[in-house]
Amino acid sequence: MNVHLCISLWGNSITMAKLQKSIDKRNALLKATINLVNNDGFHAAPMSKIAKMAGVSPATIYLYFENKQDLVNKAYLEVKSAFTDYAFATYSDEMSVNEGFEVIWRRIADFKLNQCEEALFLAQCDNTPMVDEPSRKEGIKHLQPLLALWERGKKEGVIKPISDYLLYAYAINPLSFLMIMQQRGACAINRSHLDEAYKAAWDSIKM
Amino acid sequence: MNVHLCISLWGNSITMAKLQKSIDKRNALLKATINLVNNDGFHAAPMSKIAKMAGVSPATIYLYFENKQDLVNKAYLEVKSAFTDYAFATYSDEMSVNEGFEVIWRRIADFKLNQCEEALFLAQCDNTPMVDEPSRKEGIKHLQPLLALWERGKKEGVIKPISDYLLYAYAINPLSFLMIMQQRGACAINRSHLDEAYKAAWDSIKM
DNA sequence: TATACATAAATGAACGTTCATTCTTTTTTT
DNA sequence: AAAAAAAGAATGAACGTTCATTTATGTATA
Repeated sequence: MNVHLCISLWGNSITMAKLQKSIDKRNALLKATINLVNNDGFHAAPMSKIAKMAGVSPATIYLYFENKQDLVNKAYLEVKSAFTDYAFATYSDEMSVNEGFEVIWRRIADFKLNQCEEALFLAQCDNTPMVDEPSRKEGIKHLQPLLALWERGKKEGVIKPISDYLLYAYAINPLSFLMIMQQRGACAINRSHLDEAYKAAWDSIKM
Repeated sequence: MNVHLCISLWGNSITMAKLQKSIDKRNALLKATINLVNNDGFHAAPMSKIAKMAGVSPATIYLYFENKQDLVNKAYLEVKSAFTDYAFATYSDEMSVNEGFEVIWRRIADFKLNQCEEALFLAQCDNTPMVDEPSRKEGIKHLQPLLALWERGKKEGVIKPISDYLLYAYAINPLSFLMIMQQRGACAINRSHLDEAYKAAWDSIKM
């Protein structure tokens, strides 16, 4: 339970510095979790190690999170949210479907290939029972703008009338695979690769 | 160390039944590992639970595998091998690139969508630090026939001259995503979906 | 302003539990 | 009877979590 934090801090008039310190600590914990889970896996990322990496005592974690599962769930949701915020930042409803898709696709590629840590963590969460089902469902909601764009595309006859899962599998998800390969040093994605990849993505979903 | 098993069993002339029993036990352990890791994740799949599910004592695991890491590595390699054996079973070098790709693709789809347990386990292994790097590298080798087919396709000008990673990302890997979604009950892949998916796969790699 | 009081944040040590692994004994096989 | 395989109980280490205490911060009183 860390509700008391917010309430008391805002209820009374308190210095900004103090609030910042709490946020910093919370962020340090989330960052450490992501880092350790990425390198060692959930099973080899003990609370003691997370605490040490974040520069706090193990006990302090429980001031910010209920337990380890909650810590991982929250890390997942925050990163997922940051990811989609980034993905849709330059998109607007008024764009054509074609243009909108390219804008979103390139932002996603940008995120996956540059913010490796966060993207890798998401890939792990999406492919294992690491985060619980409610959190996973919550995370999916953030993709709404993309689904809406596809809906529009289908109505306009620009995008194949196939299931959203197929569209995602062929147009977006491949980026996850490329990111993982790049992260492992198996391949390096450059500008022209990306253009090829975008063409393949669009080819596979356009009418 | 489980070398003694093989040596003594073949050195002396021993009943087939006995050998079979050992193999059965080993397989039961691998199966249990896959099942538990799929449902609970590596971190919640203790040796005691694996032993119980396989119907043996915890100590017996160590007659067949060095330790937990070895058990998981071996499970990964056996499943990966079964997967690729299945994938390439009906393929022959004499087929055209076009035909060969469809044959392989459909076998992979078949495996991923029907042998869910095994496929899901592979997806977890491929996306987490669950198996060690040597085993992962070993596992990749099994994909050789597919890479050779692509090489041929590029030479003949039938397949886009882009990196193998891009080809895999767009033509094969999407099936993993669909499998996971189907497994989670998010969507059901039917025959016509599959045909769409194949078309998208081929569209994205063909010249 | 100085002092005492109150509250919240943070800690290191300790808890009970569970884990992977080993040891000793029993069972099975030859 | 000897040897191998399997079992169950035991073990130390490591885990997530909690506890008792200290430190830092804010408030009220004089």
